[in-house]
Amino acid sequence: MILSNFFIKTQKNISSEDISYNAKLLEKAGFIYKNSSGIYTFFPLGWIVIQNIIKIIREEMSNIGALEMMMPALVSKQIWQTSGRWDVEIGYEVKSKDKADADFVLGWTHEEVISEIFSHFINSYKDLPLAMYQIQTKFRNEPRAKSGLLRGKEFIMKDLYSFHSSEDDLFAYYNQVALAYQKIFKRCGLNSIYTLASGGAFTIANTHEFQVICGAGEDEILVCSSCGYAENKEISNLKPGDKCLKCDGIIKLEKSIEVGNIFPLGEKYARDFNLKFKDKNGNENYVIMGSYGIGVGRLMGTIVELFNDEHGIIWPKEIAPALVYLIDIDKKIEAKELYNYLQNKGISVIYDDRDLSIGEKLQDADLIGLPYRLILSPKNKDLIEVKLRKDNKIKQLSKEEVINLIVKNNENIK
RNA sequence: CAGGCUGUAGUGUACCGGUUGCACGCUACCUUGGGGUGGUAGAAGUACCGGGUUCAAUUCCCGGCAGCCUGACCA
Repeated sequence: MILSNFFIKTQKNISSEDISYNAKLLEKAGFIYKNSSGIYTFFPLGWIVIQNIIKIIREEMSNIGALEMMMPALVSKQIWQTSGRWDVEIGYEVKSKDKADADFVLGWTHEEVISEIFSHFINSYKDLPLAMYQIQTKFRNEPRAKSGLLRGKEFIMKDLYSFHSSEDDLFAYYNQVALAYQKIFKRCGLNSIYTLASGGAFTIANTHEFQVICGAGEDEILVCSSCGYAENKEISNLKPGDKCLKCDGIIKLEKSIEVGNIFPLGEKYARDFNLKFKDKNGNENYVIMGSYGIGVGRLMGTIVELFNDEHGIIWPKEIAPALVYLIDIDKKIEAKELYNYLQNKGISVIYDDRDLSIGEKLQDADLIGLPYRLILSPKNKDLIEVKLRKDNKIKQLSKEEVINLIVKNNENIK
């Protein structure tokens, strides 16, 4: 994108109140705007990041045969009463002006909705297994929204639900989802730790969380420093210094951010919504379900929380709003040509043609944090300065070398 | 939900019981061009809301609301 035709407003001074890196940096760099506590707007730059994350999620969901759909955010009272979750305090009630009582709760999860839907469409073992997901805004009355995008009252979530004819089939899929989730987080630059967690009231076994070690996190996990086996502190009998249950490693206590979780639900919602199928022998059985979530906004916040330095954000390649930040010091040099060339090669470029001093552009380039920064200078007409944001290394390269470096290294990222 | 801190131009802050100063941003013009270039001129605030104390409250007190931090909670 060409910045003079794009909306971008970086801030020079920001509130000292919110102390998390992701809140500070994303607001300063103009990716997000805080409307209220725990409620954010994504500006075009930030929305591109969200879309990049969603693209990865869609690809990996597709790889495990999950289909995308979209359910309503307004969920009727009746459906919550059926599952016994109408009174759960996490929900925001919605009532029309002409009524005294609420008719709806804003969806904070969709087990009920999807179970009701598929109770009409799943009849036979031939309809199973089935996996459907959506990417949607969820609303939760968090008593304490905090840490920027890490815990919001309104947030974008990918929620996947799967339907099976047996527990064996559920757990086979459950493990596939776990692998897909780890791929997603890896592509986002994160090392996620598959963590045993509480079963909760509605599950048939322990659940699992995907935790990313980070001091800003709210969770604590006991993790093996050798093999990576981990348990959430809430349910663990392990203590720091203990020997790992799976290998000879030593257990450590770490703060972490929960970026995803998976739940083997069993028959709970199938029973509530009379979701049954006939097996090969004509017998009726309840459908066995699983549910699987990823906090898309929280994932973005976690990436920023982990990848930053004193100058700004350092985006992983696949997530960055563009690969290249292009600055021309002397407007006489035709940077537009290089911009067009790279764009045509499928390399996304932010060309900073704003009427600002060079210093300001350099600061903004670091703040916004794209993987490559290119500078065209009148001092050195044949060479292009390339700065790698990852390690702040600077090289002087010819145009051909730049193209080699960027185009050849990033053919799979478009 | 409990405890703590905070609330002053768009943003960040300062001072003050006698109605607010600065910086950034913004507008116009000039200047400058390798790390927020320098200058000139300008616009912008009923000091969150309500009540109390006082001759006088933005300042002190109480209540609300909002924000942040800690904890509890957290499919």
